[in-house]
Amino acid sequence: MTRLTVRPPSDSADKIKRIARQLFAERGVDGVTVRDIAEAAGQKNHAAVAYYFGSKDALVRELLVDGARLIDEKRNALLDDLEADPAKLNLRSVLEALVYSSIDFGEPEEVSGYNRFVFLLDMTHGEFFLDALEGRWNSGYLRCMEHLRGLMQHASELQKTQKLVFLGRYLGAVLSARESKLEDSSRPHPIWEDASTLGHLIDTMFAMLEA
Amino acid sequence: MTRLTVRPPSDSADKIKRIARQLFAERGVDGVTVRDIAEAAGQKNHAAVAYYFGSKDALVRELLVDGARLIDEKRNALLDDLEADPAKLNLRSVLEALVYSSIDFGEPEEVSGYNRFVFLLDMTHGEFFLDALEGRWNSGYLRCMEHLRGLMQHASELQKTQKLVFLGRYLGAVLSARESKLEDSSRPHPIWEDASTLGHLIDTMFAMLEA
DNA sequence: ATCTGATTTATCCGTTTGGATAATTGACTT
DNA sequence: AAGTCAATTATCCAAACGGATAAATCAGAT
Repeated sequence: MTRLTVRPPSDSADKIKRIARQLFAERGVDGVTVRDIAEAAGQKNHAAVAYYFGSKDALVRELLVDGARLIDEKRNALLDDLEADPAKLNLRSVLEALVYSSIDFGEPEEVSGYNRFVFLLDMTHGEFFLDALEGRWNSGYLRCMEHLRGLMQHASELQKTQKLVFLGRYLGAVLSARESKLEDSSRPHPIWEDASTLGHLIDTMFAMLEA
Repeated sequence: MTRLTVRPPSDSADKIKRIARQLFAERGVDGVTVRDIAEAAGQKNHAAVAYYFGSKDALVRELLVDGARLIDEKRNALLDDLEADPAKLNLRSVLEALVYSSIDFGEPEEVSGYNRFVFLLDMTHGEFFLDALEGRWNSGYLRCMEHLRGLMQHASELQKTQKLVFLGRYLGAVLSARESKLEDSSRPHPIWEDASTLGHLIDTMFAMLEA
């Protein structure tokens, strides 16, 4: 009964996922057909998408939840660590948890394009987006927001909300931009490859909240 | 030969434009069909789009250029004014020119949804976007960038470029978010309706460049 | 060698898409 | 009342769409 060689979760299914995420990130969900995906994945027709995922919608949903779960687990783990030692808990450390959980995944190609894919999906299909997450895979994000709210000084609740909304949009937009540049391997992108860029991003977010 | 009543540039054509811009802003160009547009505009079929604009692409292009021209003219005028009196020329005033030229148009509904429409179009159809502008309708934006680059202190050219790229993304994302909230009249949006919000946006951009 | 189950392939389907065209309507002039 | 021209409407079309299914292929176990 034991399965020694873990079922290779279908080489093709994984390839379809990776390529679909990439295409969705570049053109948006509505700009990519299942035929585009199958062709880019080396399939001779588009039946594989339905075979592995049931429908285009289901594929999108699976891609969304896959990445959201990874990020959310990482985010919650980082927050658990911060909360364990209250001395570590400050604006900057929470911002770092927020940002670093969205990037630098174990496998480099595992979720490439995810930030941009999610950002576009949220802008164009907000209802679908919320429904797919079901409030289950953004707990880490909400935890970060609560911490930030508590750590912000000299601001009314209204101002805090405003700043946090700005922060979320800023994060999504910059991570999207970074992603699209980094994955364009045709040219060097000294700005985005520079290690200090993420530090600058955190600095800016810090300034946004403290301002 | 004189035309006393200026040809009403077709009531219907204007209505189609306004509604198309709004729908494109909400769902992206690929998420809206010409039938959607015609129906929302009160037409009984979708022929009007081809009749007035030739094609869906041409409509998108016209919407893009219409707004870009308005913004660019405003932006250049503001910069002309600043350059006329060098004492006025500083980081904050250039940022204000950059931001305020993108909003508060004469007619309230004249270009509603434009920032979000443009932001999405740029993300999903970057090539089409650049081709449609042809480098003609973003001269004011480029002028702002040059001024900002000259006014930034304590930064290498690389860092300046990085900051300006971040700035552009931030501006697009925040203006998009503001727009989508303001135009959702179903609920009050104290954050975005607050007059100080744009001031906060400028403060944040200022902090991004000075940091 | 054969069987078995997973995968890939080749088609088919009904619907929707952007676009084209001919007929109709309506306002206005003469 | 008839003519004119812009605007609208009613259709038609080929292509592309997401989806479904039966046949062909493949790898591993027996």
